[in-house]
Amino acid sequence: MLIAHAKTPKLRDPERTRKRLLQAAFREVHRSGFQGAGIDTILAATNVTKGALYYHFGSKEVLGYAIVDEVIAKIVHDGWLSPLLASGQPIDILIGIVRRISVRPEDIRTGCPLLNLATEMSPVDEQFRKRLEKLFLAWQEGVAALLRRGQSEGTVRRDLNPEESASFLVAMVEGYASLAKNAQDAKVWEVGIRNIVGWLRSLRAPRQSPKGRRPAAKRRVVQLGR
Amino acid sequence: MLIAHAKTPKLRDPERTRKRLLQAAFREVHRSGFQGAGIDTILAATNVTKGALYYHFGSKEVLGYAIVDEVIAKIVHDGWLSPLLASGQPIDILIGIVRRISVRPEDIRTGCPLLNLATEMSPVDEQFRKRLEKLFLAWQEGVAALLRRGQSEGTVRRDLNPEESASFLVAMVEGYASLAKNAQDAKVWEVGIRNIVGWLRSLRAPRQSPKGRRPAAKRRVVQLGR
DNA sequence: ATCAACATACATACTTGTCGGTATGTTGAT
DNA sequence: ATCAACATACCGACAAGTATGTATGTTGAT
Repeated sequence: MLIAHAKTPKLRDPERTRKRLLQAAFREVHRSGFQGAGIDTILAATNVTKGALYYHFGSKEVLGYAIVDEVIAKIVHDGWLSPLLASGQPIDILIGIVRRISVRPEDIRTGCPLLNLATEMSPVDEQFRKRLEKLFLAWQEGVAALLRRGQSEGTVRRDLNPEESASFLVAMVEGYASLAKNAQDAKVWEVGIRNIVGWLRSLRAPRQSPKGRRPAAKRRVVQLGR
Repeated sequence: MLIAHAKTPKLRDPERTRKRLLQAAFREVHRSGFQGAGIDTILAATNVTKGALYYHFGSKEVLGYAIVDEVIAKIVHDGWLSPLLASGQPIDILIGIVRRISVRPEDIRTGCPLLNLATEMSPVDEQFRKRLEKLFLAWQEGVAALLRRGQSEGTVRRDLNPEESASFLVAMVEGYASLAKNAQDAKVWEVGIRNIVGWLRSLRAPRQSPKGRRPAAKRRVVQLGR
């Protein structure tokens, strides 16, 4: 009786079926887009019947919202928000995160689920938009907070706006992801990573001269505006 | 008989109806995505009947391909390729182009048609992907060519790779467009433009000292790679 | 010039299939 | 026994596509 009861996949396990449905739905939506996704495809992939699906999710839209709130939110959290809290130099952390992004052809091909859904559904369904916007903002704010920490610790240039730099990073990541996805070429993405990493390095505070706190005036290489 | 015969909209004008269909189809696809676009919506918007549409376009896909090849290609051409050929300093030209991109809420909301279609259709329809890829490459190559001109004229840093910088620019433009679209906020886009312009300025070759051709070693602020 | 013959450019009505959704029955758990 | 958690069968809507008819142009022979 050591393993027994946890192993048997129980004939009735609502939470499990719900998760399985969510996961399969996410994959299908990720592949075909929300509008192109078929309920029947999800059912076939999971061996669940329509009655079961509509017991757990009231409609296709509700299912879609759950995908955003649970599956995609978790991806953002595990891929960014959580790693952002690691200890170490902020810039190194960011570089590590960017480098760790998958380069698997399959992932390149399908692209970023957050961006995909946003591109497709934001102009068409306000409910989707709000939920996706929440994730974008959390992502951006997480990066900004890390940059602020770096500034206060002296490892990140003070002449940059953390929020703007954060959204700049997000824009670059998503932009390159889009190019790579369309090109279906991991090389495009790898070049993108190199360039993003290079940009991240330029955010480092210049070596502090042994004496004299303030190294120089504003260099405004990174911070721009007119 | 000065104006007469050119003015009457002729009962039969196949080229005109074709163009009108294309234009309406583009709008509808731009709004709802290709999969979400309805043939009937296009017909309603243009007062053309189904028979007429299917006379000009063999299927919905063919119509979609024509949108890419004609409408979107023209947008890329008029908005980038053509302006890129203007005379003047390359960096100034690029800044001018970026600044001239529409900030109308409607345009922000719907986003870049090229990116929209690519995000939705590239993983799903190879025909679409190839055509969109062609446009992305033309765009990128146009920018790269301009940067090369700048390098040979001495106004653009020589320590950068024109192709990589060009795709960097494209990625930033599309990335910010995506963020702004999802936020439905022109401010996001304006901040993006400021940052992009700032980056473009950093591509300028450093002021040449009156004597001594080579100003210094490599600064590697822009060109990155490890 | 005229008119038959043909091709082009549509219009209308219908078919077909798909897909989201539902009504209702059944079974397993407590 | 009762209710949650499914299973099955079915429906209605809609949308792409087609079959077929018709009006408008064009062409070529006489």
